[in-house]
Amino acid sequence: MLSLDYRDARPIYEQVRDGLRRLVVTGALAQGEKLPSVRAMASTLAINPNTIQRAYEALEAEGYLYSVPGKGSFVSEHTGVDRGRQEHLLRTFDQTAAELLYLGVAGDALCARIVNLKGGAAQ
Amino acid sequence: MLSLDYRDARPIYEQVRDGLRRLVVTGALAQGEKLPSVRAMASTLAINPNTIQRAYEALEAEGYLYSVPGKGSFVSEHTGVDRGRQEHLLRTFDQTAAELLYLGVAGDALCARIVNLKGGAAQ
DNA sequence: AAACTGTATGGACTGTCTTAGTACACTTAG
DNA sequence: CTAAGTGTACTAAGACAGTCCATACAGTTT
Repeated sequence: MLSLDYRDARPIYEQVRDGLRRLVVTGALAQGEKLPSVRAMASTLAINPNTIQRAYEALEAEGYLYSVPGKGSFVSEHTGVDRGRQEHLLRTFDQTAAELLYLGVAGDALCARIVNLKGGAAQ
Repeated sequence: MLSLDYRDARPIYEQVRDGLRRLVVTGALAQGEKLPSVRAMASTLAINPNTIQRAYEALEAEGYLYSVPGKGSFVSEHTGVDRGRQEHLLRTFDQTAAELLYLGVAGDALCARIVNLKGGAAQ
């Protein structure tokens, strides 16, 4: 489900967090789907449950999942994602696009990329 | 020219690096223009010259400026920027756009943002 | 020679990451 | 009801990386 890279500069909990978020965004994890328990995923990845919980905690703060004590953790609906997350994404989008334009990448080429993403991620 | 925020989680040298890069990308710093010396900028911001040099060093690795011992640091031409930087930007662009699409932002709206950036940054 | 420039090195300090252990409250399965 | 599984909270500890500063070195300009 996920793979860790200990040579990566990013801490483990960030790799788990970003990896799970990616699975949600790409549709690999459906809305409402149950995630592995913190202990199960920790056992699979051979790390401490606290590290997994930290990743879940961060994703819950972003609104990508919700946890119910005693039941488990589940993927939220995309309407429940925190608005601050979207604003943050828009800022990085603008900055990234501005720099790419400065480097000579055509705006049309960037728009074409977005169209490709729509086609590829939609499932 | 730049302002630091000590409450920001980002380290100082990153704030300087990103701030200068932004000045270059927006055209506030013209190509070939001479930057303040590491000591001058350190004195202005009331920090250690090494911290400034670290920011300059990073920007030089990206290709946004070049330094000549004894003379100073200057803004490179945008053609000299490292290709790895552009590839990195494209990756973050795709990931950011994909997540925004998942959150319900229309692709047309993102393209419109790019057009606005082209008009605003060009000077 | 003096004053400027970028550069290199070493070290103190701080914070972060991760693990480990323990404990609690809740839900489900038997 | 009991037991197992779930999320959650807290502390302690160590290891590690990062950040920043002080200092010294090397080059260029005046």
